[in-house]
Amino acid sequence: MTTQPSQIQPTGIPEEINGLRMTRQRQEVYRFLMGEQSHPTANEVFIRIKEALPNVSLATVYNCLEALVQHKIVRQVNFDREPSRYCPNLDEHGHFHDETTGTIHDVKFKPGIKLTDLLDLPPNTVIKDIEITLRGQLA
Amino acid sequence: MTTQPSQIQPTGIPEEINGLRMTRQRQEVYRFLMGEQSHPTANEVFIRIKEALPNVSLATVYNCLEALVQHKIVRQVNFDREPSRYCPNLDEHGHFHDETTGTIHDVKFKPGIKLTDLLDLPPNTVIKDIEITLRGQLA
DNA sequence: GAACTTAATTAGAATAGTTCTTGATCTAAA
DNA sequence: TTTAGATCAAGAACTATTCTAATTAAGTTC
Ligand SMILES: [Mn+2]
Ligand SMILES: [Mn+2]
Ligand SMILES: [Zn+2]
Ligand SMILES: [Zn+2]
Repeated sequence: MTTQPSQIQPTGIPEEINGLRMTRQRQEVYRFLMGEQSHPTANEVFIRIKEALPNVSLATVYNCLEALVQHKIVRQVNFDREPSRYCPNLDEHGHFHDETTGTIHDVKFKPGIKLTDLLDLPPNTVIKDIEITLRGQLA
Repeated sequence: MTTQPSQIQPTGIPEEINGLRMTRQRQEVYRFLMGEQSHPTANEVFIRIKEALPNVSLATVYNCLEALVQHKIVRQVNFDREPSRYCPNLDEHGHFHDETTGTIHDVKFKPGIKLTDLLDLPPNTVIKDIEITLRGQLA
């Protein structure tokens, strides 16, 4: 009895997610993001996955991140004009930027809250995406 | 009987707002923004106030906008990685980005809504600023 | 008001995150 | 195995913004 070819790669990530073929570079980017709550930048991803893929380029990291974002595998998060950050949390959530430490924290909504119900939107508005960003201090 | 020196400038803007001396350049930037709902970019402000101040520089427009924002006279609004936009509406409000037309619209909250009450924030969190951005279509 | 001091403006160079270009390499299909 | 398309790597290019240095304007002191 022979074993079937596995769908799981050396990184522990399947061959394909949401219709996106998971190349080795995409696997490494995704695997790193999945283990991070810190919302790393492209450059931070680059530095980190070079450990596993010494020849990877920053352009490829950007390409991978763009592909992952477009296929809704991770999310891109922007704070003002700072470098984009990337978030593995696909649940609806906001982002709290702690000014004291510079850290970013996910913020859940209280149960049963529908953001759009609280907004004075014109009728027939189709909302495809909501983004909530908070700035402050964790006293 | 002689008239007293007026505190109002040729632009109709006072000499000082929120502790910021309103130079001619700042006046023109501010006056233009006050008459706009479109959330213009720095470059759009630049193009427009050149009509009144042909020698104004883009660097000055950026300087003016930064000063106005820091003194809470106007607000800076960012959408993803697009150029910053500027908003004269100081009331608490969000921004709806209509994907079809590319236009931006202010969105009020329904009366009596406190955003922070709806979020699952850790205790002792001091929120200094909230930003809400919506993307979608005006069907 | 002249001399002095500080703030603001200008033009252009510099910066930095991101995107683009091009040629090489990999993958999947035929 | 050939072919076609996708992906990758390296570096150039792009662009919104910031910085630098010189000039001008405004406010202050005599
Ligand atoms: Mn980071
Ligand atoms: Mn605009
Ligand atoms: Zn997040
Ligand atoms: Zn607004």
